Amino acid sequence: MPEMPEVETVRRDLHRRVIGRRIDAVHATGARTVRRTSPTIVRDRLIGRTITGTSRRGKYLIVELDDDQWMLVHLRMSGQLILCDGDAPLANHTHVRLRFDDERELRFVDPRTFGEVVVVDPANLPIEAPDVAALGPEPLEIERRDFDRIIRGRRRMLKAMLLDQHVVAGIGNIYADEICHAARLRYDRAGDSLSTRQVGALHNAMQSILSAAIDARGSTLRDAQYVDLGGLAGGYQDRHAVYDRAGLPCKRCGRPIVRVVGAGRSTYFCPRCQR
DNA sequence: AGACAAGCCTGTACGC
DNA sequence: TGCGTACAGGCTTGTC
Repeated sequence: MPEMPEVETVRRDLHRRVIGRRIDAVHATGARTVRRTSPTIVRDRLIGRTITGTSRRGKYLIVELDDDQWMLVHLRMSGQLILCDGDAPLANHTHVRLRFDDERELRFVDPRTFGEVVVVDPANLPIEAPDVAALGPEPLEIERRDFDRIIRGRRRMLKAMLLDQHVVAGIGNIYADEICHAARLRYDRAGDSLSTRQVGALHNAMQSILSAAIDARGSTLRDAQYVDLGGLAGGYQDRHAVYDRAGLPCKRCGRPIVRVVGAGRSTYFCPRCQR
Protein backbone atom coordinates (compact mmCIF):
# COMPACT_ATOMS: atom_id res chain seq x y z
CA MET A 1 0.00 0.00 0.00
CA PRO A 2 2.07 2.88 -1.20
CA GLU A 3 1.97 5.86 1.12
CA MET A 4 4.20 8.92 1.17
CA PRO A 5 7.49 7.10 2.02
CA GLU A 6 6.96 4.59 -0.78
CA VAL A 7 6.03 7.28 -3.32
CA GLU A 8 9.02 9.34 -2.24
CA THR A 9 11.31 6.33 -2.69
CA VAL A 10 10.04 5.80 -6.23
CA ARG A 11 10.39 9.51 -6.93
CA ARG A 12 14.02 9.59 -5.85
CA ASP A 13 14.82 6.54 -7.98
CA LEU A 14 13.04 8.10 -10.92
CA HIS A 15 14.84 11.38 -10.47
CA ARG A 16 18.23 9.70 -10.68
CA ARG A 17 17.36 7.60 -13.70
CA VAL A 18 15.04 9.42 -16.11
CA ILE A 19 15.87 13.12 -16.00
CA GLY A 20 16.70 14.30 -19.51
CA ARG A 21 15.10 11.31 -21.24
CA ARG A 22 12.75 11.98 -24.13
CA ILE A 23 9.51 10.03 -24.48
CA ASP A 24 9.50 8.50 -27.96
CA ALA A 25 6.45 6.26 -27.70
CA VAL A 26 3.46 5.85 -25.41
CA HIS A 27 1.20 2.85 -24.94
CA ALA A 28 -1.80 3.77 -22.82
CA THR A 29 -3.85 0.59 -22.98
CA GLY A 30 -5.54 0.68 -19.61
CA ALA A 31 -8.59 2.90 -20.00
CA ARG A 32 -9.31 2.86 -16.27
CA THR A 33 -5.80 4.00 -15.47
CA VAL A 34 -6.17 7.09 -17.66
CA ARG A 35 -9.85 7.59 -16.81
CA ARG A 36 -9.43 11.21 -15.81
CA THR A 37 -8.83 12.04 -19.46
CA SER A 38 -8.37 9.35 -22.13
CA PRO A 39 -5.67 7.15 -23.67
CA THR A 40 -5.46 9.49 -26.67
CA ILE A 41 -5.02 12.62 -24.59
CA VAL A 42 -2.37 11.01 -22.39
CA ARG A 43 -0.48 9.78 -25.44
CA ASP A 44 -0.68 13.08 -27.30
CA ARG A 45 0.46 15.09 -24.29
CA LEU A 46 3.44 12.82 -23.57
CA ILE A 47 4.89 11.96 -26.97
CA GLY A 48 8.06 13.89 -27.74
CA ARG A 49 8.30 15.41 -24.26
CA THR A 50 11.51 15.36 -22.25
CA ILE A 51 11.48 14.75 -18.51
CA THR A 52 12.94 17.74 -16.70
CA GLY A 53 12.24 16.99 -13.05
CA THR A 54 10.27 15.13 -10.43
CA SER A 55 8.40 16.15 -7.33
CA ARG A 56 5.65 14.87 -5.06
CA ARG A 57 2.51 16.07 -3.32
CA GLY A 58 1.19 13.68 -0.70
CA LYS A 59 0.85 10.33 -2.43
CA TYR A 60 0.92 11.89 -5.90
CA LEU A 61 4.14 11.50 -7.87
CA ILE A 62 4.80 14.40 -10.23
CA VAL A 63 6.89 13.98 -13.37
CA GLU A 64 7.75 17.38 -14.80
CA LEU A 65 7.91 17.78 -18.58
CA ASP A 66 9.75 20.22 -20.82
CA ASP A 67 6.53 21.98 -21.85
CA ASP A 68 5.74 22.66 -18.17
CA GLN A 69 3.03 20.02 -18.00
CA TRP A 70 2.94 17.48 -15.20
CA MET A 71 2.39 13.78 -15.49
CA LEU A 72 0.66 12.85 -12.22
CA VAL A 73 0.82 9.26 -11.04
CA HIS A 74 -1.15 7.89 -8.09
CA LEU A 75 -0.37 4.28 -7.15
CA ARG A 76 -3.37 3.89 -4.82
CA MET A 77 -3.43 0.32 -3.53
CA SER A 78 -1.64 -1.83 -6.03
CA GLY A 79 0.07 0.45 -8.55
CA GLN A 80 3.74 0.04 -9.38
CA LEU A 81 6.10 2.10 -11.51
CA ILE A 82 8.81 -0.06 -13.03
CA LEU A 83 11.77 1.09 -15.12
CA CYS A 84 13.15 -1.67 -17.32
CA ASP A 85 14.58 -2.44 -20.74
CA GLY A 86 12.05 -1.90 -23.51
CA ASP A 87 12.26 -5.56 -24.48
CA ALA A 88 11.67 -6.91 -20.97
CA PRO A 89 8.64 -9.22 -20.73
CA LEU A 90 5.37 -7.43 -20.01
CA ALA A 91 3.98 -8.03 -16.54
CA ASN A 92 0.28 -8.74 -16.22
CA HIS A 93 -1.80 -5.61 -15.67
CA THR A 94 0.63 -3.26 -17.40
CA HIS A 95 -1.58 -0.30 -18.32
CA VAL A 96 0.78 2.46 -19.44
CA ARG A 97 4.23 2.25 -21.04
CA LEU A 98 6.54 5.17 -21.82
CA ARG A 99 9.37 4.29 -24.21
CA PHE A 100 12.43 6.53 -23.81
CA ASP A 101 15.07 7.55 -26.31
CA ASP A 102 17.53 5.15 -24.67
CA GLU A 103 15.27 2.11 -25.27
CA ARG A 104 14.25 1.81 -21.64
CA GLU A 105 10.60 1.86 -20.58
CA LEU A 106 8.71 3.26 -17.63
CA ARG A 107 5.75 0.98 -16.97
CA PHE A 108 2.69 1.49 -14.80
CA VAL A 109 1.46 -1.87 -13.51
CA ASP A 110 -1.71 -2.03 -11.43
CA PRO A 111 -3.83 -5.19 -10.86
CA ARG A 112 -6.65 -3.44 -9.01
CA THR A 113 -6.75 -0.45 -11.35
CA PHE A 114 -7.45 2.03 -8.56
CA GLY A 115 -4.32 3.92 -9.53
CA GLU A 116 -4.17 6.52 -12.24
CA VAL A 117 -2.03 8.45 -14.66
CA VAL A 118 -3.00 11.89 -15.92
CA VAL A 119 -1.18 14.72 -17.67
CA VAL A 120 -2.18 18.19 -16.49
CA ASP A 121 -1.25 21.82 -16.84
CA PRO A 122 -0.18 22.82 -13.31
CA ALA A 123 -1.41 26.37 -13.95
CA ASN A 124 -4.92 24.87 -14.17
CA LEU A 125 -4.52 22.46 -11.28
CA PRO A 126 -7.73 23.45 -9.45
CA ILE A 127 -9.69 22.63 -12.62
CA GLU A 128 -7.76 19.68 -14.01
CA ALA A 129 -6.85 17.99 -10.71
CA PRO A 130 -8.89 19.55 -7.91
CA ASP A 131 -7.99 16.76 -5.52
CA VAL A 132 -4.29 17.55 -5.90
CA ALA A 133 -4.88 21.28 -5.51
CA ALA A 134 -6.83 20.62 -2.30
CA LEU A 135 -4.16 18.52 -0.60
CA GLY A 136 -3.10 19.59 2.86
CA PRO A 137 0.48 20.43 3.87
CA GLU A 138 3.34 17.97 3.58
CA PRO A 139 3.86 16.14 6.89
CA LEU A 140 7.62 16.73 6.83
CA GLU A 141 7.17 20.43 6.20
CA ILE A 142 4.31 21.51 8.45
CA GLU A 143 5.41 23.53 11.46
CA ARG A 144 4.61 22.29 14.93
CA ARG A 145 2.53 25.38 15.68
CA ASP A 146 0.36 24.97 12.58
CA PHE A 147 -0.05 21.27 13.21
CA ASP A 148 -1.13 21.97 16.78
CA ARG A 149 -3.74 24.44 15.63
CA ILE A 150 -5.21 22.02 13.10
CA ILE A 151 -5.27 18.95 15.35
CA ARG A 152 -6.43 20.56 18.56
CA GLY A 153 -8.98 22.69 16.75
CA ARG A 154 -11.17 19.71 15.96
CA ARG A 155 -13.08 17.06 17.78
CA ARG A 156 -12.32 14.38 15.20
CA MET A 157 -10.50 11.19 15.98
CA LEU A 158 -6.77 11.46 15.75
CA LYS A 159 -6.33 8.71 13.17
CA ALA A 160 -9.10 10.07 10.96
CA MET A 161 -7.25 13.38 10.83
CA LEU A 162 -3.91 11.77 10.02
CA LEU A 163 -5.58 9.87 7.18
CA ASP A 164 -7.41 12.92 5.85
CA GLN A 165 -5.37 14.17 2.89
CA HIS A 166 -6.80 17.67 3.39
CA VAL A 167 -5.36 17.81 6.91
CA VAL A 168 -1.93 16.49 6.06
CA ALA A 169 -1.01 14.83 2.76
CA GLY A 170 0.58 11.42 2.32
CA ILE A 171 -0.26 9.30 5.37
CA GLY A 172 -2.17 6.03 4.94
CA ASN A 173 -3.28 3.23 7.22
CA ILE A 174 0.15 1.79 7.98
CA TYR A 175 1.91 4.98 8.98
CA ALA A 176 -1.11 6.42 10.79
CA ASP A 177 -0.98 3.46 13.19
CA GLU A 178 2.80 3.61 13.53
CA ILE A 179 2.71 7.35 14.23
CA CYS A 180 0.02 7.03 16.90
CA HIS A 181 2.02 4.28 18.61
CA ALA A 182 5.26 6.25 18.50
CA ALA A 183 3.42 9.24 20.01
CA ARG A 184 1.88 6.92 22.66
CA LEU A 185 -1.60 8.13 21.75
CA ARG A 186 -4.68 6.05 21.09
CA TYR A 187 -6.00 6.27 17.52
CA ASP A 188 -9.43 7.34 18.78
CA ARG A 189 -8.39 10.31 20.88
CA ALA A 190 -10.34 13.40 19.91
CA GLY A 191 -8.14 16.20 18.62
CA ASP A 192 -9.48 18.71 21.11
CA SER A 193 -8.73 16.36 24.02
CA LEU A 194 -4.98 16.49 23.39
CA SER A 195 -2.49 18.66 25.25
CA THR A 196 0.06 20.84 23.49
CA ARG A 197 2.72 18.43 24.70
CA GLN A 198 0.85 15.46 23.22
CA VAL A 199 0.42 17.12 19.83
CA GLY A 200 4.12 17.96 20.00
CA ALA A 201 4.84 14.26 20.47
CA LEU A 202 2.55 13.49 17.56
CA HIS A 203 4.29 15.98 15.31
CA ASN A 204 7.66 14.57 16.29
CA ALA A 205 6.48 10.97 15.76
CA MET A 206 5.01 11.83 12.36
CA GLN A 207 8.25 13.34 11.11
CA SER A 208 10.58 10.74 12.59
CA ILE A 209 8.52 7.72 11.47
CA LEU A 210 8.07 9.02 7.92
CA SER A 211 11.73 9.99 7.65
CA ALA A 212 12.86 6.60 8.91
CA ALA A 213 10.48 4.87 6.50
CA ILE A 214 11.91 6.87 3.58
CA ASP A 215 15.43 5.97 4.71
CA ALA A 216 14.40 2.30 4.72
CA ARG A 217 12.85 2.65 1.23
CA GLY A 218 9.28 2.10 2.40
CA SER A 219 7.21 -0.84 3.59
CA THR A 220 6.55 -3.95 1.52
CA LEU A 221 3.88 -6.19 3.06
CA ARG A 222 3.32 -9.89 2.48
CA ASP A 223 1.25 -9.18 -0.61
CA ALA A 224 4.27 -7.35 -2.15
CA GLN A 225 2.01 -4.66 -3.61
CA TYR A 226 4.70 -2.08 -3.20
CA VAL A 227 8.08 -2.38 -4.87
CA ASP A 228 10.52 0.29 -5.95
CA LEU A 229 11.39 1.39 -9.48
CA GLY A 230 13.68 -1.61 -9.89
CA GLY A 231 11.07 -4.04 -8.56
CA LEU A 232 12.74 -4.44 -5.16
CA ALA A 233 10.99 -4.55 -1.78
CA GLY A 234 11.41 -1.89 0.89
CA GLY A 235 12.80 -2.53 4.35
CA TYR A 236 10.63 -0.65 6.82
CA GLN A 237 8.07 -3.46 7.33
CA ASP A 238 10.52 -5.16 9.70
CA ARG A 239 10.41 -2.12 11.93
CA HIS A 240 6.64 -1.83 12.22
CA ALA A 241 5.72 -1.62 15.88
CA VAL A 242 2.00 -2.28 15.50
CA TYR A 243 0.79 -2.54 11.90
CA ASP A 244 -0.23 -6.10 10.99
CA ARG A 245 1.06 -7.32 14.37
CA ALA A 246 -2.21 -8.30 16.09
CA GLY A 247 -1.50 -10.62 19.01
CA LEU A 248 2.25 -10.12 18.82
CA PRO A 249 4.02 -8.43 21.71
CA CYS A 250 4.28 -4.66 21.72
CA LYS A 251 7.89 -3.75 21.04
CA ARG A 252 7.81 -1.28 23.91
CA CYS A 253 5.88 -3.02 26.71
CA GLY A 254 5.49 -6.62 25.56
CA ARG A 255 1.72 -6.72 25.84
CA PRO A 256 -0.21 -8.03 22.81
CA ILE A 257 -1.06 -5.63 20.02
CA VAL A 258 -4.82 -5.32 19.46
CA ARG A 259 -6.59 -5.04 16.14
CA VAL A 260 -9.92 -3.25 15.88
CA VAL A 261 -12.03 -2.54 12.81
CA GLY A 262 -13.71 0.78 12.21
CA ALA A 263 -15.11 2.25 9.04
CA GLY A 264 -14.03 -0.95 7.28
CA ARG A 265 -10.37 -0.45 8.11
CA SER A 266 -8.08 -2.20 10.55
CA THR A 267 -6.38 -0.28 13.31
CA TYR A 268 -3.54 -1.81 15.29
CA PHE A 269 -2.53 -0.38 18.65
CA CYS A 270 -1.17 -1.16 22.08
CA PRO A 271 -3.83 -0.56 24.75
CA ARG A 272 -1.12 -0.19 27.40
CA CYS A 273 1.32 2.16 25.67
CA GLN A 274 -1.24 4.28 23.87
CA ARG A 275 -3.66 6.36 25.89
C1' DA B 1 -15.43 -19.87 -1.05
C1' DG B 2 -15.53 -15.82 1.02
C1' DA B 3 -13.12 -12.57 3.91
C1' DC B 4 -9.67 -9.29 3.51
C1' DA B 5 -6.39 -5.83 1.95
C1' DA B 6 -7.29 -0.22 1.45
C1' DG B 7 -7.21 5.07 -1.02
C1' DC B 8 -10.48 8.14 -2.03
C1' DC B 9 -14.82 9.88 -3.45
C1' DT B 10 -19.78 10.20 -2.75
C1' DG B 11 -23.94 9.92 -0.30
C1' DT B 12 -26.26 9.61 3.98
C1' DA B 13 -27.26 9.74 8.77
C1' DC B 14 -26.37 11.37 13.16
C1' DG B 15 -25.46 14.32 17.36
C1' DC B 16 -24.58 18.63 19.39
C1' DT C 1 -31.24 24.30 11.09
C1' DG C 2 -26.72 23.56 10.17
C1' DC C 3 -22.34 22.09 10.73
C1' DG C 4 -18.91 18.75 11.80
C1' DT C 5 -18.35 14.20 11.99
C1' DA C 6 -18.69 9.04 11.08
C1' DC C 7 -19.37 5.52 8.14
C1' DA C 8 -21.19 2.47 4.40
C1' DG C 9 -20.80 1.74 -0.40
C1' DG C 10 -18.45 1.56 -4.70
C1' DC C 11 -14.44 0.53 -7.39
C1' DT C 12 -10.99 -3.84 -8.00
C1' DT C 13 -8.21 -8.55 -7.95
C1' DG C 14 -4.97 -11.51 -5.77
C1' DT C 15 -4.12 -13.97 -1.59
C1' DC C 16 -5.06 -16.74 2.31
